Amino acid sequence: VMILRSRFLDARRKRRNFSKQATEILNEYFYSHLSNPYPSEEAKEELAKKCSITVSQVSNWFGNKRIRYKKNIGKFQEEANLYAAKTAVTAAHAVAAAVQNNQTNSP
Amino acid sequence: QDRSHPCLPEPCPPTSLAQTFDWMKVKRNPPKTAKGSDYGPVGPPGAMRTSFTTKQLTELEKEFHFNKYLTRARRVEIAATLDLNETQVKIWFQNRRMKQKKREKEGLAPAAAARAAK
DNA sequence: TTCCTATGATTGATCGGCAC
DNA sequence: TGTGCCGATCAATCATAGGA
Repeated sequence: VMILRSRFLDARRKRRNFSKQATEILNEYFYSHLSNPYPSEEAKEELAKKCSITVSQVSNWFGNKRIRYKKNIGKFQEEANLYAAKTAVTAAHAVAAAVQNNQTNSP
Repeated sequence: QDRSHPCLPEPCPPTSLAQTFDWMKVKRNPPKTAKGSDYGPVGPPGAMRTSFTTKQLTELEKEFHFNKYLTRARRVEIAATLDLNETQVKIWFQNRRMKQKKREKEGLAPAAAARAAK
């Protein structure tokens, strides 16, 4: 009925989806911090810079992601495993690099 | 307090590597928006998110433009005039102030970002 | 074009912490 | 001990983007 409110005042809602790379970065952070996906203000600023979006948009993304994830965990299972594997590989490379570095610079 | 059903299966997909952390279990209490007087038709339990009318929002915005903060007296007056709870009016102003702050912040960042990008 | 799902933004209200 | 505010978040909803 009178729910026609926003029809008028919200002409600004012209949204654009984030770039695929930005979403990639956000998802990597989300799934690598799945035990506590609440980035600090500093982390949000860093993510915003990397994704070329605003801090508010980062906050919106995490807010939506958390709610939608817990609303239907099963639906995100595939995505979760995908990123879990990805970060695992990244971590492995990091370890390998660290070992390499340690062997090279061991006094 | 009927949100936690005693017999919820809550099955976890077999091949699931992801655990269920505490943040995923967070549930907030439903809004207790019981109007000053009462209602007969429907709306027995707690209540739901109030949908302010255009008129109410217009008046609230008008008042906000005049005063960012409300005195107890003014709050009572506005609540009565717009047929809202004092709490709803209080919360509306609180949210409105946060919104304003956010806009001021976002309104300056772009300029700095554009400058930094060059 | 039509229909349905994915997704970014908005917002009334809650939560924890702080000040008075 | 009680009340208002802040900052962050929740949760429901809006409106559009994207795909079949």
